[in-house]
Amino acid sequence: MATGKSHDRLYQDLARSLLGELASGRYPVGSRLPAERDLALRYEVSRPTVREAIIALEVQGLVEVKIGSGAYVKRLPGENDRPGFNVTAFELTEARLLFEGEAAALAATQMTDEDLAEIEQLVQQIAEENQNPNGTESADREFHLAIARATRNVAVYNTVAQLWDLRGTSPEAALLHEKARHANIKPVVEEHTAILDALRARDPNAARAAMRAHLSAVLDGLLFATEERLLAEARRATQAKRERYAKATA
Amino acid sequence: MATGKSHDRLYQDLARSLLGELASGRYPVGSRLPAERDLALRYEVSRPTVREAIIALEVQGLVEVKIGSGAYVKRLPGENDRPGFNVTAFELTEARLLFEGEAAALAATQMTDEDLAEIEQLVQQIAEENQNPNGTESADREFHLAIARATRNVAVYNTVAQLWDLRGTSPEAALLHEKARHANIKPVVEEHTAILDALRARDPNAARAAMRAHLSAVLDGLLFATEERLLAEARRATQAKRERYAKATA
DNA sequence: CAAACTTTCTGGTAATACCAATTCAGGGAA
DNA sequence: TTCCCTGAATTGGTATTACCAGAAAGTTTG
Repeated sequence: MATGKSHDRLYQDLARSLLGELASGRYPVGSRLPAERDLALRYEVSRPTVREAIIALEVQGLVEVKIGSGAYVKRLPGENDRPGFNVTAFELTEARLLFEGEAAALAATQMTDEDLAEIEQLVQQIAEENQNPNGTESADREFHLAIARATRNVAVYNTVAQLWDLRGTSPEAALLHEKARHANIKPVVEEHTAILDALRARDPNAARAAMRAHLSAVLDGLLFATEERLLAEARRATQAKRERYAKATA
Repeated sequence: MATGKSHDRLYQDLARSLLGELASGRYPVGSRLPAERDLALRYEVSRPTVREAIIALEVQGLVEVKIGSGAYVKRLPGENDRPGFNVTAFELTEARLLFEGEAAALAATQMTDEDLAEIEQLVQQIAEENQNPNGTESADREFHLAIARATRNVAVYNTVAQLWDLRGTSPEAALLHEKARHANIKPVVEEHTAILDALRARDPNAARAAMRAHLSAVLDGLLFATEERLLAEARRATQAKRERYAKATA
């Protein structure tokens, strides 16, 4: 059967169909899919093809196969596949403040002298970049990534890198960052230096504080740059949120 | 062949082997993998099994299969592109410890009574899930996501969700988690309750501490489950890393 | 020499058989 | 009755074999 047409990858068609079934809610999380032999009959394909389709779902973490029992729905598709679409610049920076603060703290305890030397050089480059207003901020990016790398944790590094790159996904956000960056160039160097000093001292708490202070300043810059562009509404909300957090933490 | 041991999922072993070959640089991007029939002979498995393994790689975007021609390397498993394939379970949990600790702290200051009610219910569900060893851990997942959602920060939520789902991308990591989970079911309920209490009190520092303690226990479970599977090498390294961090932070 | 044909790989699918783990109904024991 | 155990039925795991279709290389032919 199915010898007529020349689908390449019949299993993909089946996987897509099954994906649709999952999305339709017909098979809730935890429920069991029909047996391979049944699916083969129902979809008029061979059992190897069914197995291939199920494996495709399994690799994507959608189902879990238990020997002698069946294939069970583990997670529904369409949930959190793509990270962040309408992530605002504020939320992004807030997340960075939290996460990169911890990354800096961990890095302070794990970093080698080579890591430190690299970061020192990057601070130097950042200072040079800030000299001419038209310069890029690639050194800035490398600075944050180098710290994340010094944690010796790929998951941390990937997360930091992804959050940074998300800044550019929204034109508005990118513009906002650019504007904010021009507003306060001078402090930036000192902030980076403060982070570097804390890392040099291998002091995790100081590193966390310095990184948070830095990103907090970035947040301030965003808020400042916002008042002419967006609603003061979001601005007040963000401000209130920060204060609430600060008060409860103190 | 291979009738000796009772591997569930032979294809995963093969996929892992092939992944290793890719990482070793033996097959550069653009090169062609040996024919299915050759691989079957070389690895002493049947062709269907080879096909399944290649499909697993294909779904992950590592290879591209051309009919009548062969399977070509599309991307190497190592570095950039899609976040984290070779992220180890340890690194993943370490990152979660850092990030979700902060997420819990922020959530404690921002959450509404509705958020709290939802989380309370999820803790109940987790307790029920833990009753039967075969149950899923979907309530556990929802628990962590609900806290992340309560931060009112999409970037934080996406990050937490992504880190959770990454657990399933590596068959090894998933297996390790499963094993660790069976090892210590009892403490989990108390840990979740502790987090809930801290959130109830709107105490960010307590929430952070409770979440960290929870994930620290998860890390312990992973280390425990590892000693029979992998080298004690990685285990010692992780342990040393944690101690260094703990000492410097204290 | 170039175009067309032919052989030979290579992947795509089907069909079948048997093993192993799981499930569950049924029966025997406490 | 209740509990436990056994064994058949179910289900996934692999192996084999066979044949089709697309692609590539080799050969023949104009």
